[in-house]
Amino acid sequence: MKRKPAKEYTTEQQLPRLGTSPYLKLMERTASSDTNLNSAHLGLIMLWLGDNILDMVDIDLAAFDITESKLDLLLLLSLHADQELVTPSSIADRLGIRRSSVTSLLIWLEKRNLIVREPYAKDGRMTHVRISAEGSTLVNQILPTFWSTCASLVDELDKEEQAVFQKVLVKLNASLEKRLGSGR
Amino acid sequence: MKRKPAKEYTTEQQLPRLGTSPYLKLMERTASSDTNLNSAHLGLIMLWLGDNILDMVDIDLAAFDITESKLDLLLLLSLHADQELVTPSSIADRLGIRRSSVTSLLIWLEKRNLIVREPYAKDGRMTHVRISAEGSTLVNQILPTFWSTCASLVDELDKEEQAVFQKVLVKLNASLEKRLGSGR
DNA sequence: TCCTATAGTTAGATTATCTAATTACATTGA
DNA sequence: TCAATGTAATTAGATAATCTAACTATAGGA
Repeated sequence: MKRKPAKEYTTEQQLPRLGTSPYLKLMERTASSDTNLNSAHLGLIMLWLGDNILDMVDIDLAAFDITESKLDLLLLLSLHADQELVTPSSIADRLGIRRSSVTSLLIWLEKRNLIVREPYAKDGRMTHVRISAEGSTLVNQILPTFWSTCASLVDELDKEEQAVFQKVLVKLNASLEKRLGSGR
Repeated sequence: MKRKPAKEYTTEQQLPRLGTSPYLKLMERTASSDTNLNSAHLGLIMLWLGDNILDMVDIDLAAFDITESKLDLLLLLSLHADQELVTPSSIADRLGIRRSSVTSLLIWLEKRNLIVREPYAKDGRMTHVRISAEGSTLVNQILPTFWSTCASLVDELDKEEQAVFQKVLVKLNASLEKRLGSGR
């Protein structure tokens, strides 16, 4: 009997792929009567899709040794490069995270010379944060791939589908940002 | 002068909201020439939307002291409750994570009696994992809220928009699952 | 000048991952 | 039959992204 090729990752036996339908059956059984099942189904797929998109982007960015949160912050700094004052606090506010979390990100980025922290003369408690030349260079290296990954997500939609889709997405995203109080 | 109400969270000064357009301008400047800008725009909004949806669901589940990953695993176990053998390896395979990561999740869930690990008689190396009665109860408590949150994500779309949207989402999700080699 | 608010950081925790090493059991083949 | 190899699960130890609470330094009002 021939030797099976060494399994590098996981086991032989697998769980069968169930697909979407058992989730829908479960939903029918367990949803409250005032929940619209079609909407819930749609929302569930969006949630799954969101997960998968995140994964795709993560994989892509891994090649540049950076994560989405960090790129996000670098982009934020890029787009506010003309501002006189960009503080950890205002970044935290915009990103919807705590100041201490921002500190952690900044430490990481500063260690790699991607950002610069400068004391703010007009108020000794504050620090101005800006993207460095190196940071800008890195962003410019990443972005072409990043945009192309974004585009690839919806490649297979035709023009018409894209048009409708876009309208819907913008609407949904706006309402979610409002509900969450976040947003760019 | 009247005292300002204590700021509980962050600072006074804020970064202006830039909206989408500076991102699009940046995209025009930095995208490779063979990237379709409309598609990239669409993909970018999907990425943002995905983030926001994740956040919504997380907030919702926090009330039950559980995270999406763990609910995911409990649902997986629920839907495979009839299977003779569900191992950490097969779970890892299905969730697309390492076995050791599954072990961590299982330890957490077992500590709270939400799952049970049983030695598998036919092969002493394996362990059968199943959801416990308590686990099922918890899932049944969570799901009504969960479905209603899912539904609320797309509430404001009208019937027609939902129909088109659904078609597109299913298509996109299928193709992403294929590209990632994941899927339910 | 003293009190209190604010900005930033540090300390210490949790969650979700990972890789590498370890333990125990199973299988194969000389 | 038993030694070598493979597989399943866990453990050990790391990293990333977040949190809360405590701390330091500065600012500014009464």
